[in-house]
Amino acid sequence: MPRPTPLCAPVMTSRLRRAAAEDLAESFKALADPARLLVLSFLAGQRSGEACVCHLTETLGLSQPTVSHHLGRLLAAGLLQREKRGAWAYYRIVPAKLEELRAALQPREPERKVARRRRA
Amino acid sequence: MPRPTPLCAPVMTSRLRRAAAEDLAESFKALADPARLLVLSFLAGQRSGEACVCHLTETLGLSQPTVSHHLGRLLAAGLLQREKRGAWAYYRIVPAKLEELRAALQPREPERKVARRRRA
DNA sequence: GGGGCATATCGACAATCGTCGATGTTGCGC
DNA sequence: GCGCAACATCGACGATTGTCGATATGCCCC
Repeated sequence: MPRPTPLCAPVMTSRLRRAAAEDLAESFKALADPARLLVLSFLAGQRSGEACVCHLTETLGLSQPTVSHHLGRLLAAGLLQREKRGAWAYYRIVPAKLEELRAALQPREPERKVARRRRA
Repeated sequence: MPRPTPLCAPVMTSRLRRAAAEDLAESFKALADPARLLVLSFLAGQRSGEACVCHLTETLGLSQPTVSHHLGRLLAAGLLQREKRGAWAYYRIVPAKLEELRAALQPREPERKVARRRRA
């Protein structure tokens, strides 16, 4: 249907562009799961800043494939980085990415180009 | 399954509790959609700080029921508030909720109860 | 009070997601 | 090389989600 131009007063157009919104949504999707939030919290709480998968399966009480899946999603979102050392895989938070998301929630930044996306 | 206590060194336990993680995840789920991010961006860009549904259907290029659905989700998440004036429904952002999510992404707060205190 | 507009709700559908067991891959120690 | 441990990938399943058209509700105005 034409969606026939409503009668209330006109308003300004959106700031965030559609493509940027999709990128951002992709990032927030990575955060939108309790298990993944626990992963981040757990990693943030490590003195070393890192942990390997086996610790996380313990903490989360989920199967190893499931944990691996969640880590993969966080990795794909750029929220984690992985370093393989021997048989183990150590994950750590990418602070810049978290900061980027925090910034997106900031109220009322003056007027800026859409934050350029770090490649995916 | 036994998940037989892995062999790498033990680590501290998670900070974020499971229930809290589920609540947080619920909030982030509300953000994890491009249409809803556009809604927030649009509202944040309004001088009046508010807009009615008809403006949003225009901006988003989605059907009215779909927009209503998204607004309902943001409302349920506490990210928006609704004020009905006559036939129209005006939505506006709840800044405190956004701030709460921003705070959740903060790196390494020392160790505290959720700091509330927020100047206007 | 009847007609029309703004919005919400309902029912349905395809797509995505979280989860698991089974299986593949890689590195270490013997 | 063998066996095992850590991790990733695959395939499948039920649950949730985004979207729509159709319909219901509420409000204003003539």
